[in-house]
Amino acid sequence: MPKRVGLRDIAEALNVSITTVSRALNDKFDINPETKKVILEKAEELNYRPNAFAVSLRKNEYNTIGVILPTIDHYFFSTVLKGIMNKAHNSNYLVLIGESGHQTDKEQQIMDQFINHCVTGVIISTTVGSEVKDTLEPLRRRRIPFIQVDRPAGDKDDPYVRYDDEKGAFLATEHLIDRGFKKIALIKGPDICNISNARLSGYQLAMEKYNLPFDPRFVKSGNNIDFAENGYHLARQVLLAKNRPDAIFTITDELATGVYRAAKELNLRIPDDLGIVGYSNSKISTHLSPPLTTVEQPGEEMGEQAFDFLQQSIIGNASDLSKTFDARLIIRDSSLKSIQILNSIATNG
Amino acid sequence: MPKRVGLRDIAEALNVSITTVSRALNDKFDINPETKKVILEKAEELNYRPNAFAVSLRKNEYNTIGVILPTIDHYFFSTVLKGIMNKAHNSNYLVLIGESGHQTDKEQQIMDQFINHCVTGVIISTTVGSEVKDTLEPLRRRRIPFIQVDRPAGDKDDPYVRYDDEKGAFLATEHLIDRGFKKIALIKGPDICNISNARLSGYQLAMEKYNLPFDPRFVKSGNNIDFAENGYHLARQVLLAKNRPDAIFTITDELATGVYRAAKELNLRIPDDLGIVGYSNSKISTHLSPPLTTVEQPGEEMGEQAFDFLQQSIIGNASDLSKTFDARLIIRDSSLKSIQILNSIATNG
DNA sequence: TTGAAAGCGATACCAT
DNA sequence: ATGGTATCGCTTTCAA
Repeated sequence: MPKRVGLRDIAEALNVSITTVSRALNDKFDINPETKKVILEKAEELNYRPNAFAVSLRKNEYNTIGVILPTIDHYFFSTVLKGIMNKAHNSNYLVLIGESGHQTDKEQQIMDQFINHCVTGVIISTTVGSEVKDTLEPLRRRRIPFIQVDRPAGDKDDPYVRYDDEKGAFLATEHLIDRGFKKIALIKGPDICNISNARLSGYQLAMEKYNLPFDPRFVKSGNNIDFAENGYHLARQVLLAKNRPDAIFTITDELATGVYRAAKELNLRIPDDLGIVGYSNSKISTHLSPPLTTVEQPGEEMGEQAFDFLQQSIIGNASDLSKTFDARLIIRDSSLKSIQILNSIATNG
Repeated sequence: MPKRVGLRDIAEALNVSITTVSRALNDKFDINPETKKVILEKAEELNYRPNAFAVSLRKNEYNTIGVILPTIDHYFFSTVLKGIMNKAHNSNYLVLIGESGHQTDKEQQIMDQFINHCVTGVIISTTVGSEVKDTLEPLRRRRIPFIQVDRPAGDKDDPYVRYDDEKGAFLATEHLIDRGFKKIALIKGPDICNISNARLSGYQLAMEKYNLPFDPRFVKSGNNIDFAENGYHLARQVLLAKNRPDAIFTITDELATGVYRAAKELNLRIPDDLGIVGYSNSKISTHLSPPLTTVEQPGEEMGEQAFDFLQQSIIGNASDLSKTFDARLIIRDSSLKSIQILNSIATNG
């Protein structure tokens, strides 16, 4: 491996001091334009690049941020990362990325590495059920700014960027009710999952508001909310029971995908026999047949916002650095019972 | 911002030398177990973390790799990144990530930053039509190891990890022919796209092998191969023409998705009226109705392999560090014309 | 078993 | 306008 070209190499080649070279390259004022020109040329010729490690060490400025996500091959999260990078690169920050794989110990291990690497700040979407205290504590102790994304799990006043999950679920459920569905089932995740619970809560609120009974048998919980397979099995459970629902709201588009399969097998037409609403507006949702009504999750925007907040926090702005993105429903055909049916319901019921 | 705890802080607190502290923390042999114990306790108490910048600078060991991808919110690439991270973290490398957004200048700018940050190696999927020479040249000049992923565009002997695109397309086309389709159209990308061309080539090879005529009117090119919209329009073009194809092979699953929509609009049943095969085995492919036959692209494996090669290259192993993953077709319903129809073809034709 | 001092590659202060 | 020197936090000889 050839040694990296350093300031000294340039200095020796031109018989000037290292200091002078540094001055030239850093555009200082107290340098002879002539000397400067020669130095710049030499630097170019030798293809000099400043060693960022040395610079950072000396200036005590480590312009790197760390990003920790539960999983990266997931549309929403990759989208968040994209948003973060958009902004970070513009502000001349480098981005270190780590994947916790939903494991708390790995999350903490990555955090350790990031801290060793003197990250200026961290953006993290904590793992479900993680001992957040242990994960975030090292950051707090060192006053390293951090922003949580999507799964605020720390103290109430830790900054976060999230989405109004509850409202999204409320809108989804309300929409189904609005379109004439009355027996609405919910397919959700495990009870320890914040997000799942928030969406459950939104569902309940809507049911209450419109005086529809909350039937626990209509609420099914799966372990992994990212597997269509789970949605399929849970949908079968609820659809094969005596009193079957006329609509299903799933807390992810993946789960909804499984519901489509179950519906098809059971010869239920969507949306006439079974209305479906998903959550996330992932790419799949547009491609299902019929297209899936779903709740929008603006990952890229959230990532950008997270970085903006982080930067605020870095420069010491202590104002409120949390934001909850408003919910928005994207209505497609999976929930639009045809007019005829709606009318017949109206006249008969 | 509170100052970071350093070796000196520990040394001063215990009245020992910095050297001794360093020895204790680095598990050296020449240290009194007693002293060591006390030092470790103190380090723990003060929550000491080594400054990786100082360590790296001193040891001239910068265990960081850089990854540059055209776009991150794309299932295949996020999957590649996942594979890279799996391996990298196990080997105690940090991963810097950059997104070129298909822009050559941005690609080069990220590369510059990575070089400044003394990355030990780079894994890059170059941008379509990028001036690869300019992008990779700075790496070459500094003998920084790199591995190209998916779009080998440099010199013939630059290491890469790719997929046998041509064979994948060949298998896809052959499969369609095998299932009784005869007039097979191709929906591809722009002519400057290597990947698109490789797939075109595989398509042509299969057509030739089975003595089917190559009809240029059956080959449609779109600008963006990641938009279903494009697939939709191109499919309409080819399906509304006088002599319409009985099958369409698209070089991405996204394009295929658009074909589904067009087929539905034109009341063509899949696969009986129109066979479809996609490419990538993205999540969408399982969820389409009927499920899409597609060519597998093992992103995660490729990412892992890329990292392994990079590490080989880093430790100076000069053996062949390129690999082409073999093609594998995943057969689903979109290409399986029903037996009855096949038989009628057999008896009549 | 411990400590003093040099040095990694850069910057910044103080001289000249 | 230029150069010498200390320094960032750590590792690594070399002496003691």
